[in-house]
Amino acid sequence: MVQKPTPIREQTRAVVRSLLAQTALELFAAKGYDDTTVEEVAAAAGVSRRTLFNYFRSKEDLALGGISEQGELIAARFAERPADEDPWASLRAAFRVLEEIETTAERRLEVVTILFGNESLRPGHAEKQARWQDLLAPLIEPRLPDSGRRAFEARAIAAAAITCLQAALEEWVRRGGRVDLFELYDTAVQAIRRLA
Amino acid sequence: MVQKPTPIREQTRAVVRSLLAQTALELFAAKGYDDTTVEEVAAAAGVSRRTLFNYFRSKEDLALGGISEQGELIAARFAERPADEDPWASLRAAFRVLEEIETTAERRLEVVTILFGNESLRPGHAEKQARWQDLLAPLIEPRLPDSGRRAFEARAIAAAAITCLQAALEEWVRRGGRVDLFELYDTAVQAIRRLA
DNA sequence: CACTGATGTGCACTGCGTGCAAGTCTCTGC
DNA sequence: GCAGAGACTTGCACGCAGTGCACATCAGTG
Repeated sequence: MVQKPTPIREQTRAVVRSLLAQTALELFAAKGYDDTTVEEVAAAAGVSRRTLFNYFRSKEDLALGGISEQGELIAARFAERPADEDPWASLRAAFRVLEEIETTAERRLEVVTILFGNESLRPGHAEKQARWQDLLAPLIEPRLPDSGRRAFEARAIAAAAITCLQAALEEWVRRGGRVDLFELYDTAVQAIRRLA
Repeated sequence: MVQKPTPIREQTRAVVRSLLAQTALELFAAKGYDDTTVEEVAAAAGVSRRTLFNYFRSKEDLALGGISEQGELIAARFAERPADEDPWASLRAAFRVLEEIETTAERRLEVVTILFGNESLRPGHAEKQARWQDLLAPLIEPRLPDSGRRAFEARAIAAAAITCLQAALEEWVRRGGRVDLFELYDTAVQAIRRLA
């Protein structure tokens, strides 16, 4: 019988992973992303550098990994939406899961600021964007009218929506979190969809 | 008097830079981006590794640098468009400069395939996307109705248009260049702007 | 022809990421 | 309860990207 593949192992593994991500964020916040070495993060968390790389593929992954599973959350929420809802409405609703993640407002601002304020992390965002796109596009596709290019259109819509969210997040950080994120998102979506 | 800052110097510099980019592309095409070291490119071009880094900031820059000035071309073309034209129409027209760049069709496909087919270069595309956004947004802004958020809206539009172009390019590569790029672009734009 | 400044180049160094070969710990079957 | 299979940790040694520095070299100037 193979019930739980092993509780303890996986449990500690999750804990360590979480600890590492936590420690990393603190150091990044204190010293900046570029001026923090992986070595330091590992030391601060009490593991070896090599071990850290057993948990995270890269330094970027270390920074963004904590929020990497958000893509799945969004996709899951999207899938729950009624099948005849407008894709854009579903996307907006799906993105809202980001607000439901348990954390304080200041902490969220802090994290997002680190993640978006740093030049070196843009690659990571691109990576994330691509993954989200891959997750969402297949869900959007069946909602579009048959056109022979639905798959491509679905990708475009997913990409555009994510881009709007990205733009909204950047602006949100720029304004120190003093505006409602989804108000910005709506502004962005309206701006691109409004015919001149 | 400081007329021409020096013809010869800058001339050779441009030649060497071009040669390096060329050599790099050939090697990337032959061995793949990840399996080609900067060392090899430098050697093949007959310069030292260190010198290569005097011409290009990074390996990525080496791959994408050849097309990095495209952003300025696009922005310049956009600026030439009539001020009362719909931003989306201007953007489309501006993007068309990409077709005017002198090169054979196969060569273009080859280059774009290398550049878009490789995972490791996504960061570079993100970089490019960001730069184009910074160039285009300020030009779009004055064309929008006053709303108190024009700057943000302009960024969103620029980002979305670039995203559509990106999506179109990816699809274009996926189909082996056998479709018209701007037909794909139009499909993408229509897909995101069409109200349900 | 000597001078200045820009460029080419070697060298050493930091940091990321990986393969390998121990050693250590956890669960399993006996 | 114990021995062995298998996973996790860790150190070590690489390779590669990118940078700072010092020295050599070469184009252009008076």
